[in-house]
This record gives sequence, structure tokens and C-alpha cells, in this order.
Amino acid sequence: MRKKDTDKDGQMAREITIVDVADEAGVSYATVSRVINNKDHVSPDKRERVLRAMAQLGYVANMQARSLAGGESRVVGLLVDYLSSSYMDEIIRGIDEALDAENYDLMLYTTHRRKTKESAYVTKLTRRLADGLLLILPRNAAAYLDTLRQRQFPHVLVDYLSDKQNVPSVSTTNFRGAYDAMTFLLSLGHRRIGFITGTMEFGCARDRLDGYRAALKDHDIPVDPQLICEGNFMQPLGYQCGQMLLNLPEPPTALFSSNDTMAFGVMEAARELCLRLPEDLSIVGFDDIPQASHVHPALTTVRQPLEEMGRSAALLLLKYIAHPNAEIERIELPTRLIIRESCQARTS
Amino acid sequence: MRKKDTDKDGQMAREITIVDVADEAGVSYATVSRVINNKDHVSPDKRERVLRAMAQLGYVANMQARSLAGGESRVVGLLVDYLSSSYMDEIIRGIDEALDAENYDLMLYTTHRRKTKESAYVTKLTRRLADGLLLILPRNAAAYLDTLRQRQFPHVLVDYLSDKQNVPSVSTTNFRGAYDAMTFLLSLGHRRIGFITGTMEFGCARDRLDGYRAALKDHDIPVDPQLICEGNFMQPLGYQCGQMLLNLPEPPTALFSSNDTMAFGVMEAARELCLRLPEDLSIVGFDDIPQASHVHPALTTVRQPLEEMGRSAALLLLKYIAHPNAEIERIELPTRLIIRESCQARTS
DNA sequence: TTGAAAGCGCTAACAT
DNA sequence: ATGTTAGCGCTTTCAA
Repeated sequence: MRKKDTDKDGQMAREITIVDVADEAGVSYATVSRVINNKDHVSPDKRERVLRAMAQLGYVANMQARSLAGGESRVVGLLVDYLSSSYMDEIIRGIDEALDAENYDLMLYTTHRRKTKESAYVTKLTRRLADGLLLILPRNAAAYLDTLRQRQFPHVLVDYLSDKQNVPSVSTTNFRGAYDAMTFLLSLGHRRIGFITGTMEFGCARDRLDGYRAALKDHDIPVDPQLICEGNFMQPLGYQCGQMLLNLPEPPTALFSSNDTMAFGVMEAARELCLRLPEDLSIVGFDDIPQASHVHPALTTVRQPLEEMGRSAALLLLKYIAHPNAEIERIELPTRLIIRESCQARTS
Repeated sequence: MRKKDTDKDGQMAREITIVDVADEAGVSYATVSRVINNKDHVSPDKRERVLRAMAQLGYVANMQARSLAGGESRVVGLLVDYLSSSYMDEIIRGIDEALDAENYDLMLYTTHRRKTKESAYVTKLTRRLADGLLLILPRNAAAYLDTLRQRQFPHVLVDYLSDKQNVPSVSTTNFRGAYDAMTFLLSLGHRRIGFITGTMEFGCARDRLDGYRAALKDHDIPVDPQLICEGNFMQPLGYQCGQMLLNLPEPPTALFSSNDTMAFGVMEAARELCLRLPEDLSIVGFDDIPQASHVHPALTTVRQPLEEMGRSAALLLLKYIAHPNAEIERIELPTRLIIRESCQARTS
């Protein structure tokens, strides 16, 4: 059907293949393949001719043929839930850069909160469409992690935590980060500190909650369940949790949100209650997305090195692609408390 | 090399192919292919058996083999510059939904502001990796648009405007939207209205500027070049432009920003100058990204139906995939002024 | 060092 | 209705 892909003028518009290059260079097409893949055993002379022919004809390798034939696709699959957050974009930028430097391409699939799609995509990508797989904040990882490992398909998870599984992954010191933020708030004299969790199915959300609790405990402050509100990492629920917490009979003097986006929601809620920031309420976020430094007051937050997380994950994946049997590594990057303007010593 | 992909236990771990399914179902593999592609001329009986075998074996089609053989890949390529904005995410969501409903997959490439990558990706995607191509706000479209058209490769551009080219595209009534926003501001009594442009290489940015000028002209107000500041659709420059405009000897009483993100920057700048919003300064944005309704004061803005833009683009592309010769369509979706709290009648 | 040839998994003619 | 077969463009033995 595509044998003679004629365009409307009746002219041949076939795509340039390895055979065309071979003809042009006057060599067999196996030799062209060798040149393309940088193999040995090609005379400098012929290599030169092939290269020239390729340039002249504007040859571009056909990915599917290559990967069908068992070669590498030089494509890495990336699976994410949604894209709107800077969190994702920063990580993806890091991935993209590291991959680009090594001449790999990125194929990005979005599941948009449909869990089933996650597995379907994994299966698809795994069929040699990609050389490896990166997953950011997967929700359904358990469903295919075993398969991936059994088939020795290179993969790295970003921000996935589970004690049960020993999985190649990149994450940050969530517990430590939360603990540090709390220590800071505590040092400011705050005693009633509200906490808004992330989506609890994620390990990072659980770790942050643990950090919150641990810090309180280490300061001999009992954990008041009323002060803990379950969020979902999104602004609207952050707003609602903020309202709830702030309307408590005995409201907190500081609020620690499991991510920046929800912290912005808290700011809205606070403003609606005519609270002054940071005089009447101190707020701390988590992530340090670019926006955090743009809001007023600029948000004090626990910085995750998002771009570096992406870069590390990509690099680790590349290692697995090169050495499928390399030992499982779990990289944990340090968080850092970024103090800006949204916190103040407790006055009352 | 993958002939007998043995895993570490020495067990066969071959992937299930159409042949395995055929064996299992006791038919030829051509029949299986027919079933997979929903072709006629298969007895209900055999179809049933094949389906069962597929389910039992967990068969998943190999994309590259399929597209190599000349079939459709049921993959649509999507090229975007960067991802962090809600603008992109909303459009992508629309695309994703429309495509998903038709059982198409999305392959997303990000160029991250490297123009050369754009062309490279187009070439790659075009090699039958994808059945069609979607481009959001392309920066280098001229470089490959001709090729795409000549090869009759289905493609649709989102938010690309150029009078010279007759290109399948989806956009919105940028001129009209800007004109409406200005009319509103003018009706509020504002006479000195500042304008922050978008990245001028984009047609939509130029159209919005034109709308600004036209409205002024229709109200017999001379265009003051001092009041027009060139932005780039990003918050930091919006902030800077805001500062510049607001520090003018005779500052504007209203500011119209070519997108919401820059309008947020303007809000920062205004706050730093201790201006009350909207009492001292009215602000209008463009896009109506979700955040616009979350800031304080909620932003009055020109709404672009982002998700619908994505959906329309996907649907149009699907049409071209089905009918490569279908006539070139340029869809223009209506914008709508969303009045919120960031504007007030001029008092002084 | 090079070329010839055998697939990779699939679609679509072409037979039957 | 169903099976047989010839590629699609490429990588990788295997010979030469």
C-alpha cells in the first residue's frame, strides 16, 4: 500500500531508507547499518562515503524498523498522571535534559487520573517501543512492577515509596524535610500547628505526615487529630482544609501544608478570614515550585530539587539500559528548608 | 539476539505474538490480524475463539511491527514547547480525551525552547511513528509545514496564526477577545490603559495587540507607545512590565495583560507599590486558566476555551487521518470576557 | 572488512 | 471465509 506512495502530482515521495543510502554510497546496506550504529570493521573510506550519502539524502532512521529488528530504540517512555503542575514540569525538564545529552528521546504518556491506563501504557511501552521506562508518582505501580522486574525491563520510579518493594527509584528526604519545617515553626514559638496532608496513597505524603508527628513528639507536644486535615495536593482542597483548620474553636497559629499548591489555597482561606500573613498566621509549604517565591508573602517551603530528581532518574535509567543487571539503587536527594516571608514568631 | 529472550532462570520469556494467538485459537495468523483490525470475512465462531485466545494469552499488539507493515499506528504525535502552564495542560487534556475516545494514543514531545528539536521531532514522528501530528504554539512551523502538506501527513496546529499560510488549525478570536476586554475597561471610564504583549513571534500575541489598538482607535483615544510593553507570556516579565508601566510619570489606571500569567506578575508589582486592587488599578488578563479565579482579587480575563481547543484539534486531525484529502479547515473558537473582581470604574 | 541472508511482528494482497 | 505469502526497514549472524 505504501509501496509507491505517490503524492498528488504523481511523483514518487518514498522515504529515504538505508538501501537508498547504500546505493548512493555504493556499498551494501549492511555496511550502512554498521556506520549508523557506529560498529567496527568499516574502512574509513567507506564510512566517509556512507556518512556523506546520508547527509546528502537526508536520511532519518525508521524507529520502528530498528526496534523491530532488535536494536535499541533510543526512546525512553515517561508516564505521568497529569501535567499542569510545575512539579511535573521541573522534573520533566531535568529528565529531558539528561536524556537529550545522551541522544535519547522522550515519549510521554499522560494518564489523566485513569488508573487502568497506567498498566496499559506500561505494557505498550514495554514492547520494545522504549528502551526504558520512567514513572513519576505512579498510582498503580504494584500492578506491573513485578512484570517489569521479571522481564528485566529498565525502569526507575520518581517519588514512589513503598517499604515492601525494592524498586529502582529517586525520591527525597520527605520525613526529614517535614521534620525540619516543623522544627523551624516550633522554634518560632508556635505550638498549635495545623497540618494538611497530601494524597495519602503516596509514600511521600505519608512520610511528611510522619515527620510532622515526630517533630511534635520530640518537643513533647501531643498530636491533636483535629489539627490534621487530609488534602490531595491540589489547591481547592488546600483552601477547604485551610478554612476548616482556621475555623476551629482554638485555631492553629501556623499551618504546614504538604505541598506549595495547597499552601496557596490556605493563603486564600486566610485572606478571606481577614488574617494578616504572616502576622496572624505562619504558613509553610513543600516543594518550592517557582510560584512559591512569586506569591505574597513569598512562601517559606521545603525545597525538593525537582529538576535534579529528574536528571538523577534519567541517569539511573540510562545505567540500567546499559547494564540491565546493575544492582537496584534507591537514590534519596536532600530537601532544604527555604525561609521566606510567610512565617513569623508567634506573638500572642 | 532476542530470538530466545531467556530470563535469568533460563526460562523462556518471549513476548506473545499474533502467531501464538493463532496457534492457541487454531487458526492462521492472518485471521488473527483480521480480528484485531476488525475486518470482515471472519466467521463469528473463529472470531470468538481468537478473542478468547487473545485475552487468555494477554496479547498486546506490537506497535512498531504494525506500523512498519503499513498499518496505522493509532498514535498521534504532539509537539509542545514546555509544559508547566495550565494553558498547555488544559489543551492537552482536551486532546487526550478526544483521542482516547477513539482509541488513539498520544505521544508527547517537548522541545523546551530548542527550536531545532522541533523540526527533528517532526521528521521522526512523521516516519509513520504517528498517524498524525498536533502542534501547540509551534515556534518554527514554517520550517516543516510545506513538507507536511506535500506528504499529505495529517496535521493540525493549535494557536498558530499566519496570514501567509493556509494551514489546518484551531485558534480563538484573539482580536475580538482583546477588543472586548478593552471595551469593558473603556466603559469603566479608563482612558490610560497599559498593555503587555505576549511573545510577538506568535500570531495570537499580534492579534491581541491589534485588538487593543483598534478599541482605542474606535474610542478616539490615541495609542500611546509608552503604554505598550513587550512581554513574553511569563510571569517575571509581566512583573517587570507592570513595574515599568506603573512607574510612568503619568501611570495607567488599568492594565491589560496578554495572558493571565503575566497579569499575576502585574499584581505583584502593583502590591509592591502599595496600590490597592482594584481600587487603584484595574487588571485584565487573557486565557482564564484555573488559577485566574483563585487569586485575589479574582482576575477578570478573556476566556479561551482551552480544553475545547484541544478537543477540536484532535477531532479535526482524526478527520484528516480518515480523509487525507479533506479540505483545509481553520477553526476559530469564540473567546468570552469573564468579569471577576480585578476591575473597577475609574474614580479619580 | 564486507556482503548476503535470515528474521523481528505485522498488514494486505493474492490464492484457495 | 480462510490460509499463504510477500514485504515494511532494519539489525545481526554467517560466509566470504
